[in-house]
Amino acid sequence: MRFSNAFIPTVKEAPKDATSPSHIFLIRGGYVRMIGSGLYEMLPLGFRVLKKIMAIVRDEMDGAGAQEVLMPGLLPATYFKETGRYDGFGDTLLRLKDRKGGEYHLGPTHEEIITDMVRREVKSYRHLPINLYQIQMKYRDEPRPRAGLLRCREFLMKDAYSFDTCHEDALKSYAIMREAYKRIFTRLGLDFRIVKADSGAMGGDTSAEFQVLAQTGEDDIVACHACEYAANVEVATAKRQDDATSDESPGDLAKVHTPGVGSIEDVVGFFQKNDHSHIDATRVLKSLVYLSKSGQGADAKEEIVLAVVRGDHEVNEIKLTRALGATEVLLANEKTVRQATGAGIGFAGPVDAKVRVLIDESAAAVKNAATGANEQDHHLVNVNHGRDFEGEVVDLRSVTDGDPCPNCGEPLASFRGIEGGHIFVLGTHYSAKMGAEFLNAEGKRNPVVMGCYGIGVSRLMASAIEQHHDEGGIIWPMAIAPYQVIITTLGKGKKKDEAAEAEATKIYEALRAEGLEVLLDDRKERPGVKFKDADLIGVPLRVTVGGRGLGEGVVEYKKRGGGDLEKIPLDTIVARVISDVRAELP
RNA sequence: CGGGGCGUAGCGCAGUUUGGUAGCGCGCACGGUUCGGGACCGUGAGGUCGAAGGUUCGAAUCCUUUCGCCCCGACCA
Repeated sequence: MRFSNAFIPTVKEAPKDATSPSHIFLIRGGYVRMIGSGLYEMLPLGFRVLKKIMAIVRDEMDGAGAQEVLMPGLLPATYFKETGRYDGFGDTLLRLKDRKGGEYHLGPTHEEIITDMVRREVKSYRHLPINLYQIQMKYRDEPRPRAGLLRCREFLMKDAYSFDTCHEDALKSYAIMREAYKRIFTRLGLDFRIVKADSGAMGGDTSAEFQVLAQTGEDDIVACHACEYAANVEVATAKRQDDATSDESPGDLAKVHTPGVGSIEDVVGFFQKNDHSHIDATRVLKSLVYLSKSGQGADAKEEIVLAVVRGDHEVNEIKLTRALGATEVLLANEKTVRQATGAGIGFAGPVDAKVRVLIDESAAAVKNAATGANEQDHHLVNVNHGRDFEGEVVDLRSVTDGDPCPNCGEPLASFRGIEGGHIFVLGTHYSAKMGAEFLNAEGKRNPVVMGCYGIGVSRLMASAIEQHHDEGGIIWPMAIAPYQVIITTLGKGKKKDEAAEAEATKIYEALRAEGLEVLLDDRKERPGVKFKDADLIGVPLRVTVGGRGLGEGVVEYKKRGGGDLEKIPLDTIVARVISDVRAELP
């Protein structure tokens, strides 16, 4: 492509509402434009990148035995009504009516539609397994679109669905997808982790997220450097810490007057100064009063509960919610705390608590702990779980940087991640509800066992930039760069240098003849403008053809991601570029 | 949905407090001088000041309503 004929509207200043690197550079580099909250146009450069990501995804999906289909994006409401998701999706579902008043919605995902397709056509175990996928726009009325392509209301997604005769085979399909995803993310040039995640309300018991590591990610994850363990903090666990006090024998329970001492910090400070210098945060039981809500509408219920973790730990509200089987939990206000404990905030404790008590495993292991006395300005010391109070022992704490890996005990490191893919074993959740059944070898009807596998294609485009950029712009991995090479011609200012132009065109044609994707910057612009644009757009390789080099019979060659400026003789530059491009394309 | 902020030329902004009929930088067009990391000078085009209603002799500015966008949080099969 000749830049002079291209539609690549680069800009010096991004709109003020662009904040994350990918958003800023996608706009500045002329890749995308926003036309509404969470709605983006793909300009030529942006669409080239998107097509490259799609090509890799298709290649690996096809290679893994999946077949591509295309379902409508506009869906009759009946299918989602079958599974309850027409209402269950809530405001996220974009609903609309046709001219006859018929109910429709835009597809946020396609489990129901694909399940319907399969139930109509697949009748026998002989037809299974199958794996069908599509790449299409998905629509979700996000409460808050953000960060450009990272969270949109319309976004490009690859969604695949596997159908097997039994759970065991479904796990095989899942494993095949897991491997395919690893290859996809690797080929895309992304630094990623496969992490354990919350399966959500979809009833899957096996799932994993493919998290692209990036500062701007919305998800907190932890990963072990020594073993394979990695998990979203929503579900991450740490090895139980119970060694410190395990060989102590229980002391006598005693009440201590602790005026105005509420926070863990204050409690530890107070005891350190008042004859209990052995008490640090790990020995304090932090007790938080929560309001647990469950059920909906007329069935809605509220319960006050006490969540107990070690003083140096934090309560993970997702774990607490799950342990309670609640829909949500809210930290109680002062009034509720008084009602539940008889004291102000800061003096709650599990001993003689009048509400349901849940205690974290590590907290339960602490011997001779200090904790609130459920009495204003008092704490208890030498508190022991089992002797002084009861409570359901569960995993309640949030795992943080440095906590021991649950597998090997090595310290976990924390990262921010962008969820680029998510794979689930769904089981028979949809097939049972929708009657997607097959006859097995004995002639008996069984629901098909499903799995689903998503990749946020447009999100990955932004994720790649989050991971690969510098102050000047994007640094594309070769595999998804809109062009592999940019040839920058330097004329005499805005006047063209005929000789440079001719040499550049020769190189351009030679590279194109080899199938390379080349952008020839033949614009009548000053050198600075061309260099800045080349960096911004992020083309991996740059060949500079100018009078200065041509005098010595060389062109200049630079890799966007780093490396020195090299002078390459005119007669070898083509071979060099071809070899470098191919070296980076697995 | 709670909290905060913003809508003035394609982009970034000033002007709003104290009403007097809209300006700067970039970009764009033309001319000239420059010419290897976003040049300089000159000339010019481009805006119903988000929208509607009201107050006023007069509204970007004051009042009311409304729409849109961003950020933090909640939420996110």
